[in-house]
Amino acid sequence: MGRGKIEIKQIENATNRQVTYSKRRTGIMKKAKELSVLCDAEVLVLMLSTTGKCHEFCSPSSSDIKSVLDKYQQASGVDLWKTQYESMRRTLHHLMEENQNLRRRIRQRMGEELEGMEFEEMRGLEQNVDEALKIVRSRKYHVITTQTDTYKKKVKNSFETYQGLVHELGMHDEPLYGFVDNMPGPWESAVSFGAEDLYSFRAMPSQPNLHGMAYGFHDLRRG
Amino acid sequence: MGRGKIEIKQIENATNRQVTYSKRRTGIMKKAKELSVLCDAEVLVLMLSTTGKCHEFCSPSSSDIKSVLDKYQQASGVDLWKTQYESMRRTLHHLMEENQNLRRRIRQRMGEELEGMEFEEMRGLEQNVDEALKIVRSRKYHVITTQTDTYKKKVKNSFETYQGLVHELGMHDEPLYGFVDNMPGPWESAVSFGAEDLYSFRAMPSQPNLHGMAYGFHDLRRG
DNA sequence: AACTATTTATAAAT
DNA sequence: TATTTATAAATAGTT
Repeated sequence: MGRGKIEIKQIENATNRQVTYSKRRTGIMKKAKELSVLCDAEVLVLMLSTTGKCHEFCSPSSSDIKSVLDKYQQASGVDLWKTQYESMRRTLHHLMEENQNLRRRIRQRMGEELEGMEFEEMRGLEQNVDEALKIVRSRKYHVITTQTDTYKKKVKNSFETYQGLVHELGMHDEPLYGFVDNMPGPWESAVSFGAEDLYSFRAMPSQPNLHGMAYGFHDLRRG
Repeated sequence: MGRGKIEIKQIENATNRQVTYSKRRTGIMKKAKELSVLCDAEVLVLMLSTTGKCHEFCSPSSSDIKSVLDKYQQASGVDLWKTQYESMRRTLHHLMEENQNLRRRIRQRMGEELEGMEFEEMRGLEQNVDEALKIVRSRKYHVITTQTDTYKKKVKNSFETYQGLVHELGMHDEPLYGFVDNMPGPWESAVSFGAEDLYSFRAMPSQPNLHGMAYGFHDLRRG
């Protein structure tokens, strides 16, 4: 249909190709519209030119492209996104369940939600928490001693520096301060006292300690 | 183009409509194919008849419908599934992260992974685990006492039944068994002994106790 | 499904 | 890029 018959193969001349694309695109649009009206069919046409532009026709009877695609999937059995969606949904469900279980376990380790527990479970839990407490406690003491040692060393260094200065300045007779020997700091006895109050000697962080809060109850609600 | 011009409106006669649908459908297919070849364009045509049948054309240069739709989304900015997919992906990621944190908290409550912990966190953890242990322990004793009481009542009932039988059968002289009075069962002293060995008097379940295992280490790996 | 008169689409020219 | 026009192609109604 035209001044001459053309072979159906890619049009070499780019301008020509572009013109033909434009004309035939319009033609298909018209045909698609006519088909949808005449025969009450749902029609979707997508056209992507090599220049990256895209054009579409979607029958007005269809609410949108997605609904056409949904119906198409339904009718043809072709899977456009259902499988991936379903698999994700399953993973999500699994993760949420796991999350619930983990939260429940934490709550139980915190002494909550023990009502329905079997005696043997209870026993396992008690033993486990007991062991954990021992480990945590020993680890805490380890941290304390390390901290205390560091503190001691710092003090010792300071004292030596001080002594050096006293010596250098020839202040042999009347030292300004006794410094270490006169200051039985709390670090000497921290460990033997259980070190519960050692914290008061550390610099208090300016923000409330949120890490410590993590062992509270605030974020263990379901969900 | 035909013996007569037709108005573009739904064809009333069903047979006619069906015939026209078939003819024009073929026509559009051909046009779509020609367009894709002549102009090197990606073309997708979906047609759904009222009878539920569907027909499609997809340019051979496109690997499949999905890829055309992907490109279409890309080029047009229309969102067919990206939003929903993305939102799911985010939820998934969030849940996985949360899961990691929960697992870490459990590990920490079990005395693992304490290396990087601040002293104050450590202190919070110790106190919390300590409190939890007290609660669990008291709850365990509560379960034990309840169980013991139930046991006692059962024994008492049995004994009364036995006495009733002895009386009924006239066996006043030589009771077969002393039953309760001669059996100082472990349940009498279970609580005061700390009840650590009460379990040995319960029927052992035939399967290894997996509930108790839940407080072990086996499923806390990352993932 | 095949035919064919006619309409419609469009290739090439402008 | 849009319009024109000669011609090819599509198809409505018929068989």
